[in-house]
Amino acid sequence: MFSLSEENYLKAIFHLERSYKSGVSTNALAEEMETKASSVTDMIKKLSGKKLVNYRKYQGVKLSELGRKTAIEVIRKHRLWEYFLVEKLDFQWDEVHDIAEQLEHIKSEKLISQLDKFLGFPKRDPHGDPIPDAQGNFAVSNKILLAELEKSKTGICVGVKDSSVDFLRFLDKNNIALGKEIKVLEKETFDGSMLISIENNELRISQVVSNNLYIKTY
Amino acid sequence: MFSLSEENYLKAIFHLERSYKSGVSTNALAEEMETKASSVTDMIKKLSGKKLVNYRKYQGVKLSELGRKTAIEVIRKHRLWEYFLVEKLDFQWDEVHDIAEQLEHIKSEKLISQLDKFLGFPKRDPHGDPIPDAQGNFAVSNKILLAELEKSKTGICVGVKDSSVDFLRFLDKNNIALGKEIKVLEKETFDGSMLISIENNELRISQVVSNNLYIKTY
DNA sequence: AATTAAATTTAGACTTGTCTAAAAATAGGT
DNA sequence: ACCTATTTTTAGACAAGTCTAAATTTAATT
Repeated sequence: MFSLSEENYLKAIFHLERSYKSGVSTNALAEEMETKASSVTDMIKKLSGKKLVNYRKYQGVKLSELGRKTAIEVIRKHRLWEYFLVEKLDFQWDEVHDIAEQLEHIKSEKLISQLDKFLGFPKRDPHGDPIPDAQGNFAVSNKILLAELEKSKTGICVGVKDSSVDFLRFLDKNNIALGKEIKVLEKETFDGSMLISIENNELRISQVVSNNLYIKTY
Repeated sequence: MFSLSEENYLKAIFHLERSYKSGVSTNALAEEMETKASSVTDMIKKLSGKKLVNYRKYQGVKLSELGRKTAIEVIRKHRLWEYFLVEKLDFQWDEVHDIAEQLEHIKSEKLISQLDKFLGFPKRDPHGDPIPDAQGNFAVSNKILLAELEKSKTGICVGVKDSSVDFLRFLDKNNIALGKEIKVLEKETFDGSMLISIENNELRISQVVSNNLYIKTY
């Protein structure tokens, strides 16, 4: 099987491919992995040697079919464990990421299939992201930033981009929490702020806030 | 915190200290860890530098207080995960060791305390071994080999030493299973075989069998 | 098309944990 | 007490994954 580092790189490439359609750049990957570009180049060569990515020097990387399959397996494990932590062990949705980051590398097919069954084959993790099934199929995420939601439209709060204590505290104070419904009443073009309604309250939030809050639409 | 390798060495030393009261020898540790004596010496030096073991050249190692505490934490995690796998994910007691071997290295105090609570603070793992509590206290194991059980005494089957498929199949065929009560009716000195009763059946087993079956006494 | 800036790759080094082969220390038998 | 066999340690090397610094390629600007 693949090493912990290899799996983490595959996962990062998978996530970055959404924004880098023509190939994930070395620098983007270095930033995502919190490492140096030179280390990324070394690892890309190894992944390429194992047929996990397609790579041409200076042209960025794309996952191969095998690489994509492997990345999805890791993501499946990550999200199932997050669901387990929140639903069974009473963790808060913002505490689970680092632990799932470790658990996702445990090697045992049976463990994951049994865990999936035990949890009742959940379709989404606590952040609203879809959980791939054993075949690697999963719903396309309809998660967007609140800032992208149009006027008069409604969505459900499913996650944060900035998970700093300050930001979470601000959300708490304003009664913005996971699972709550948010409707956009007004959008100001000059500063990007918006007026929203949440649980019968009206509230004006800045673009910084709406750019760091994920919502799910239908 | 400590590395995966370091934790595994501490665990191995902890287990070997039962038989090597005056210090665990380099060779014994090498065999347990399935590595070479020279690698063991290197690692012992590192553990010694971190104050996890007391070490004098050529004299073997003993765990320090910190080392013992750390080893017990790892063992606690291992046994809690084994319990989880059997009780919640429907694993068989003989399938869980390798997975628990990976899970025991996940770093999160809260994860383990929540898991412990979720499982109902179990006292023994599926093999009958005691699970240390959060303070590191645990019952002394009264697990012995069936071969060591005296005539007319009774015990409960809690594990196997040889876990080969052949042996497990033999046990199945003779209705010997985890949790069942076994009484020694006769012991033959000339070949070490014994006559036992299990669920109202009488059965003669060779010394090879009784030397590979663990039972718990009271 | 030439020059410069930015991105990427290479070269060489370091750490962790392992190995082999050789040297040193201990223990047992006489 | 000495010699030998065994155990343990040292020395030097290697693979994985990372780093810094330098070299190379690509992209952008004039």
